[in-house]
Amino acid sequence: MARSKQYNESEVIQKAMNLFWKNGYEATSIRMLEKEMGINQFSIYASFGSKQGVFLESIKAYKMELNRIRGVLSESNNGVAGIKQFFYDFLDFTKENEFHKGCLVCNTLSEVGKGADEVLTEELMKFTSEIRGLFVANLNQEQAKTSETIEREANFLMTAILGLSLGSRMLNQQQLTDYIETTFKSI
Amino acid sequence: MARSKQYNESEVIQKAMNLFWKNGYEATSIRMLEKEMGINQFSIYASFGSKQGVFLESIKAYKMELNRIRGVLSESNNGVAGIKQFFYDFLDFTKENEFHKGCLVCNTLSEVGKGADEVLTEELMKFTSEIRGLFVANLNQEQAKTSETIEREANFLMTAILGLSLGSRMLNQQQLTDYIETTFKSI
DNA sequence: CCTTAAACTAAGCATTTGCTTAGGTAAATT
DNA sequence: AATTTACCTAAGCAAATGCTTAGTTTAAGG
Repeated sequence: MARSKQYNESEVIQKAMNLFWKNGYEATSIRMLEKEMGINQFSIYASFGSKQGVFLESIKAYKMELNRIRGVLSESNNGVAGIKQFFYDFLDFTKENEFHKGCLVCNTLSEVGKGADEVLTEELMKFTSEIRGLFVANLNQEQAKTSETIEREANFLMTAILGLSLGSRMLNQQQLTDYIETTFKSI
Repeated sequence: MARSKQYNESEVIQKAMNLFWKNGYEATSIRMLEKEMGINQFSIYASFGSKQGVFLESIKAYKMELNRIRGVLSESNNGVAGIKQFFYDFLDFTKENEFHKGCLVCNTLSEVGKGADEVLTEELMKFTSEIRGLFVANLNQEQAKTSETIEREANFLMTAILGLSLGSRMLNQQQLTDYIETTFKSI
């Protein structure tokens, strides 16, 4: 009986996500989102409630995007080699014309730290443990490894991905390659 | 011929540094600095020129603080073992009553990213290459390593410290220990 | 003790922040 | 085509940001 939305919510979230990814949460203002998403503030608030609402949806969109490389890992059955491939895929995933912008989730975890909203932190931590789960699955494909070794190495790999995300934003390709190669010498 | 300062500049910078360390650069406002440093905005601007001026001095103070554990590394002559000890010292260094606040330099590198002021980025990057230099020195104490290996492992360790800093802010003690232990299995 | 110059206080500046609201507009049903 | 109901525009809100400036206080040197 009334007018319908002139925009597609998942399309505008895609654009919001890219802006958050490039600039970080705090540094991305509603005015910037307005321009990038191509819709008015009123529409943003009508659809997503708040800036944080836009961000939470952006995180969901980010996960979907990441499924591209997450899927490759979860369908692989070559143990550690599959994880190593994921590291390279991840590095490629964070690249945008020659520069890296890191992982949106890692960047946000670093930015908001401890003092963050609980809902947001929950969402971000869930993400990291999902990744950890994939590592465990692949480590289990290696016959020689005990369950203690697998737990330890999963903790190692999870932290290593954080380092790769942060490092990708400031180091050169050689340094990043050295990092991945040496990382996989140890497990 | 005139009044002298009622405050000690290095004392107030110490307090500013702690505030930046806990909250990050952007999230620390001049009003917060006023309270923590115990002096008026006027005095802050008279002494340090700008918020960034306060921050640059805070970074210098941070380096001095870090010299405590940096000195231990640079005076060690036990190669990789000394670097591993530095990782544990570093972890302890970032701890504040049970919680970790990461490395001020790593946190800032993550926060400001590419779009940062050139002077600031310069200062931060100088810091990371100094640390890398210490790693190279200790790696050179290991007879068996070629210079190519040393370069590669230095790149690895520098990125690993970034991961440790970020990880320290969100992971538990077991996870962090697993990370350090596995890191040093590979070199 | 008096002068002087710098340190200090506090009010205020323009700009930006996240968010709201009044009023005009347009699409879907009747 | 008329009506209705939600959408969209744009102006505006209070609060917070980094920084400045007029006006007062105070300690050092003559």
